[in-house]
Amino acid sequence: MKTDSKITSDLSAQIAKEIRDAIVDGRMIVDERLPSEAELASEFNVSRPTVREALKRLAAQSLIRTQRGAFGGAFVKRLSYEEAYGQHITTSTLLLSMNAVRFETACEARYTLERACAPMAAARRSPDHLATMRAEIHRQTQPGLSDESYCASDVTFHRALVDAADNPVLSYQLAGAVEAMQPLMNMITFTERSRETIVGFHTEIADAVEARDAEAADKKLEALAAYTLTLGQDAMEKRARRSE
Amino acid sequence: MKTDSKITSDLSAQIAKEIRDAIVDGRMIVDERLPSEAELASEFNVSRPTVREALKRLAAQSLIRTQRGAFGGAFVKRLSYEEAYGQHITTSTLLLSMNAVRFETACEARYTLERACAPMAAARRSPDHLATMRAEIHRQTQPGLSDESYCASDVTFHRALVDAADNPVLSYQLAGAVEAMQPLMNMITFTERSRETIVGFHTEIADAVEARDAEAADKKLEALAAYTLTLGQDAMEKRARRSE
DNA sequence: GCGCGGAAAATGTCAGACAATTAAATGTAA
DNA sequence: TTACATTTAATTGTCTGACATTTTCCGCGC
Repeated sequence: MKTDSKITSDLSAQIAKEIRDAIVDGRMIVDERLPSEAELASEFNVSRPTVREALKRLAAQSLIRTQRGAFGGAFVKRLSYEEAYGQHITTSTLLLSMNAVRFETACEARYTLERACAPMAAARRSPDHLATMRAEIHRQTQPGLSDESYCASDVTFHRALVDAADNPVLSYQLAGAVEAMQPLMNMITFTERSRETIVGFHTEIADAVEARDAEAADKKLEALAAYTLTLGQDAMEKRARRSE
Repeated sequence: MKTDSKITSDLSAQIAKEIRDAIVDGRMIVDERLPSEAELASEFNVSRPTVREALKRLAAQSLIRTQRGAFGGAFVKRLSYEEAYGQHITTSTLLLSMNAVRFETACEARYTLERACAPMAAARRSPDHLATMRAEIHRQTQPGLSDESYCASDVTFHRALVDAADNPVLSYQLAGAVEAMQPLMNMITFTERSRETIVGFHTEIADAVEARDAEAADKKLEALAAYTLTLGQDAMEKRARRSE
């Protein structure tokens, strides 16, 4: 019963770390099978439940997948863009909601990144992306659209804009920035009037992208960013006054 | 023994999901205590090991922390920037290494995002950030510096540049892009000559940031991006020819 | 050759126990 | 009364052993 390292506690975390390191720096490759739980248990000199806890940690990070039955076991998993999106978005959302990030800070980060994509989006946009953007704009003009649906449509529009840049790594990195803003956006009660204004910006952005006019797209995004900022500040002000 | 939903398998994943949802959409707040493992077990009608596996999944995502002893238990954890960085970097690195992302794609994503920060970095840089950049440049000129140390210094330099924009959300989003490139960078065998050239770019970037010259900073970053791209393409070409 | 059934291997789940840790409650002495 | 030591209870960490379930493989009978 030797204490492997200084910190005596949490064996499952230590074991998870060892395996994670092996995966991250390439000592284990995709689809390679890990030893069975029983083998790992004897290898690390712990019980099977402890090993299982470690494996569940790795599964939570999408590093492994498990398969039951003979010749089943735990396998190093190929991390897909979709799962990476999901994790990134969860983390980003929580980071913003738990750390009292100012609306201005999040807004600036989001639009700074999005504007960086605009030129590439204008250059490379496909008819598909354009169609998605137009469809979402149309949805946003529907009367009686709930605030949640409106916000979701807004996210879809901006995701399409980012995806139009045709760089999956960029899309992945920006997914967090765009989606994590949604809860903050939801705090802003969109009036009919502000929706109308925003749809106007969206239309101008789509037009610019369709015309492959990088400069105009950037300019319109900048304007939308400025408008969003004022909306958010108004909402914050009202909220502050209400809570006094 | 009711099967809560359609998918009969993996109780611990279902339980983890329920708790995670409660945290993400605010039904549980930071530092709130979860029921004890025994209580959760009877609440979900499962055994304690199963509950523990679920809690370990959440711990792996830094959603909870646990504390032993009387009045201990599992608590909703405030997600710190540092932990979020760590998770983001791990995920980004794996995403790139496991999905055969082309060097050009990753490179473009990274420098696109970094260039978006440049104007803000130039406007807001503190003496601290500038000092870090200069120090890393100096380190990079040391003869006999190992490739690993050189790459690490490169990352530190670029992180300082991003941090100089003084927007923690932006820094968080870009951490993944910058750090995830390191393994790809390591694939490029830096010659003395290319190091020299890159240090030249770094110096010009630092100069521009010091002079608060946003345009120059962007231009120099663009040049560095182009140079990195050619280096990478050369390396890829050699690698391809060698494996024929 | 083909289907069928059992054996084997592995994960999923459970029950019960004990160890370790920690904060609160309690008791004790100055 | 106050300060300090001790007990106690609650809770997580870990282990053992067992059984259920799922899946593949292999051999058997036809």
